[in-house]
Amino acid sequence: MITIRTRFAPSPTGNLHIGGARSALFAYLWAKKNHGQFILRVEDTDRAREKVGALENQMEGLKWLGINWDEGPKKGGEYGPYVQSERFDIYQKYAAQLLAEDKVYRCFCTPERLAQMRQKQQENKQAPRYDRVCRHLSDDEIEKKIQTNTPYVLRLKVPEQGTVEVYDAIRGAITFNCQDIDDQVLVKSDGFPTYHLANVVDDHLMKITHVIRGEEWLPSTPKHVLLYQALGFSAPQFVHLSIFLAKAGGKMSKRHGETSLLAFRDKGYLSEAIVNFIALLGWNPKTEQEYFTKEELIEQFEISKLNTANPVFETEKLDWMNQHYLKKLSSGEMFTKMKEMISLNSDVALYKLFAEWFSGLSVKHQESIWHNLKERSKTLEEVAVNTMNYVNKEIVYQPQELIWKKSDQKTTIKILENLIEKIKEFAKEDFLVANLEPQILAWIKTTEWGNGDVLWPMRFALSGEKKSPSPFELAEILGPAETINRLTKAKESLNA
RNA sequence: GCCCGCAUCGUCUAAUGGUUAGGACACUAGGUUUUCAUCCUGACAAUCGGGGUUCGAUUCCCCGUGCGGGUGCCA
Repeated sequence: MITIRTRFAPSPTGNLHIGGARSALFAYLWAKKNHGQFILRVEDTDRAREKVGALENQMEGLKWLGINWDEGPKKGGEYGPYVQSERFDIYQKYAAQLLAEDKVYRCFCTPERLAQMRQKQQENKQAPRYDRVCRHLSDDEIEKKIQTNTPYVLRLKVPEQGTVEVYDAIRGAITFNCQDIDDQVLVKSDGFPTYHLANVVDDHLMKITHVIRGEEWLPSTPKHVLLYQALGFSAPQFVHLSIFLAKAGGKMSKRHGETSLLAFRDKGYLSEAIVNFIALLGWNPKTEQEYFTKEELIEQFEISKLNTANPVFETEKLDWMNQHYLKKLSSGEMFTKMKEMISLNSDVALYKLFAEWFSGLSVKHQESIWHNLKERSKTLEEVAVNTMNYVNKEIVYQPQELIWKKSDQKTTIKILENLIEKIKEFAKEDFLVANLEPQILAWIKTTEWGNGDVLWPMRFALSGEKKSPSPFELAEILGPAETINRLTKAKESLNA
């Protein structure tokens, strides 16, 4: 039995994209389901586009999601190195072999000539394609150019006739006409391999059984198939995944919302929610189950259940799912995540504020506040906002707004006076929703007023808002001193 | 332009050659409530168009349309 091996092969040109994360996840799930290996390989064959920190960002993103690789850069493995720029001698060897076997040819055309050629082709409404002039150079001409040190690239000799069949595991057989396939550049003039060469050589050498990648690679797969044949390698299984679309149309991009995986973390999404959500975008186990742990995904994942249509990436359902996972956190776990945010996030001010405030509370208070807070927060960011907004609020009272619709000014003043006295009866350690709510409600029953008469002004005095959390939750968040302070200020604004 | 892929509620998705085309999110109505949120109950909402094949097609085939991708000495 052969071991299933899959890989994720990012190029370090930017941050890990949420769509890339999903490709990695599916490759990982398939490997783990089959007790195989998942490999991380860095495709850094384009020096010009390389960005500092990109690889670190990609690895950090994968780790955050729990997509752990069995072999890869730094970690190593039997088939290393796992960074393509460290494997140039390998590609050179195969390039030399292809040249010796007459499966590739030297092309001396300058980038300028190629650009002109393409422009002309487009003007004539032809498909832009290399015109193969160098494919028909005589040995003498080639020798002469080499002697004069004319730079050249190596191009694959694509058959002039016939077809190439690509077999995709979810789409079936796809036939391409050789006449539509360009003589692909395999080695650049500076000696660097292109993606196509490096990718095929590495997938073979690293014994990759399933190439799971985005649909954008489908059009270049026939070139890869031809290359596998030219090199005498057997091709792996190809699985071309759907790609995320933006609501506004087109591929997801920064223009239409967030695309960087870690930006979702910084906004306060939990990795469990992200994994669950993206797994269900383009894959479905054909049941009505909505929540999946990583282990359940590994167990249930099937390539055959992958969808081919491109899903639109929208965050509404992600928000709902994130709240689900947020609710499962204990207050201690939530606080730990918050503190992690400070060390990880570039925009720490809010999280810092929250952490400082939260750490000053008793465990009893922390637990009670969290118990209520998670009902109204979809992300960790909202958790912080939903508390800090009230804690640090300077309220200017508008007397009219303090009075409930069914009440009046005089009554409200009296109510606030009595309420302040009632509140003063609570000890600081008892200032919890579980005590405040039943006792204040019971007290209201002993008075001539209704719930609305008392609770509306109380809530407004504490929040300064017509729509806010319950007065008991606010009191608990603010603590006795500030609660009494705000109630007093509110009362005074009515007296004035 | 050329090549390739794809097409079920607004979104993510089930299902079937014969079903009241199912679920989730969102939206919406009602209940609970001092407001918001939560929670409970209900409603709304889809097979892209045209031809075939068939007793019957949303499902299979063809064409069109739309959307997406590719068309680089990028990956």
